Amino acid sequence: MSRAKKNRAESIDPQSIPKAVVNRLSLYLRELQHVVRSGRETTSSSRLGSRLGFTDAQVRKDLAYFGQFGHPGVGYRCQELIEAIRRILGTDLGWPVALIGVGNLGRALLGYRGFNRQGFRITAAFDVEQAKVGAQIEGVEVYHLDQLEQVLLKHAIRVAVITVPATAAQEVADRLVDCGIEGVVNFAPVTISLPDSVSLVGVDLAIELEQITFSVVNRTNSR
Amino acid sequence: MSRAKKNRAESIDPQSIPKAVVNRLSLYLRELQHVVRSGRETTSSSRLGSRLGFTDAQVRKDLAYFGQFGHPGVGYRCQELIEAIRRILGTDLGWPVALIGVGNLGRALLGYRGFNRQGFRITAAFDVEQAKVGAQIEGVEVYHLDQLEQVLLKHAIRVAVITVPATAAQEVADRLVDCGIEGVVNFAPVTISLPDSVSLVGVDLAIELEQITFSVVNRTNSR
DNA sequence: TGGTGTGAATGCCTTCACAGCG
DNA sequence: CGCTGTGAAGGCATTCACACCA
Repeated sequence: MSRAKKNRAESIDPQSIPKAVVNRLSLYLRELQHVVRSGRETTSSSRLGSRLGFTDAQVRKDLAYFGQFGHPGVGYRCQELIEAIRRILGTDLGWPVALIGVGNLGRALLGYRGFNRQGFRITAAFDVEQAKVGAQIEGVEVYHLDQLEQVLLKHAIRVAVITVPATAAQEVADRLVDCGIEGVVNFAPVTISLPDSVSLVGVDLAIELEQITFSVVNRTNSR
Repeated sequence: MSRAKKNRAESIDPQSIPKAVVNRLSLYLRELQHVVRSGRETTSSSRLGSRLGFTDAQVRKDLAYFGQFGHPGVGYRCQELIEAIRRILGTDLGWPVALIGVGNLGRALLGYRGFNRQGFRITAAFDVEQAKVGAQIEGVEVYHLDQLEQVLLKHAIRVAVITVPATAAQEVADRLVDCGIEGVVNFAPVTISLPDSVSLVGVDLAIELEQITFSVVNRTNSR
């Protein structure tokens, strides 16, 4: 099926893989796609690393968690490694995604091209405002939140993106869990708690800016 | 000036503080604000920690990098700690922010309330499309990218948010650096390189989803 | 020569455990 | 008694260094 080199060992316990490694895997994938677009067919751990700010050893160690993908003396064949990483991340499967909360940010995500490119497709949107229900935005139907369970089942949706106001986020999350959701990306600026059988990633736009101001303020103005 | 307890030591080298600690600091801040809104005046390291998924020791250690904020037998007084963290992050200063790229995502961020609440204000937006230049969106003036230097200087803007397409991101970043920018949050799905005198945080919406699918696919369906 | 994969060493972050204080 | 601040211990992730391969 695939021409991966020695695939004998899918045997490592996936639970034991550091979160940071998985994050870097996504960065490798993005960078590999960039390399392909720029016309190169192979790259190396040191090239990849220096582009992303990691050591070459780090890159090799990360990939070694999942198998043997490199070719000594050559490096990594981009297309081959891209396919491998997409299989590892699961994005080769194509994921229908639900979006809850059709406000400014929700609408922006509905129009975001990057999702499709990486194997995601927002398949249904939800809101509680009747004025929005029934509309099509960027080709995606907007349902009332009460239709959540029905629509998730119909489209076999397993992951959701939350873009509702902070005050509503926990309640929405609970309803998603009741409907059997398996993973959530939360853009509401509040901590939500879920059973740990459900995967959760939080993105807070203000927090990203805070990380910047901290390092700007605390930069030693040498150099 | 402030009633922080023993503030003798701002003496720790800020460079030596782990990135992860600063990240959690932002989470503590957000949670403390939540606690205040819910009517409580104090909280404790264990309460904070369990809400956010950290141990109590972790919370205390993190805060100890920056000083002594707690009250034995009582815990942390929310308002006091909020102010301390905002000073540490620098967000007590109020930051004018530039936004480059008035597309879907850019527009959404222009309307995002959360920034103001945390001490940021998008003060100027930029684009290269003449149709957008001159408009006011959410009360923010849209300038042509060629006016970048002039406007940044005028408003004393030191940090910027990039929401342009991936193909334009590096060039925009370079221009920002030329104008003396000190920090950048990059929402374009591509790695950009900057002199390391400039702080950089990247946010890739598709990558967040990839983290979710990985853990969903690799969940051991026990429990 | 140019590059991978990987045990061993290093270093950093987290957790433990407890003294000390209100 | 409750809870903080912190040295010491522990564990985990990164880096080093080298055998091996094309």
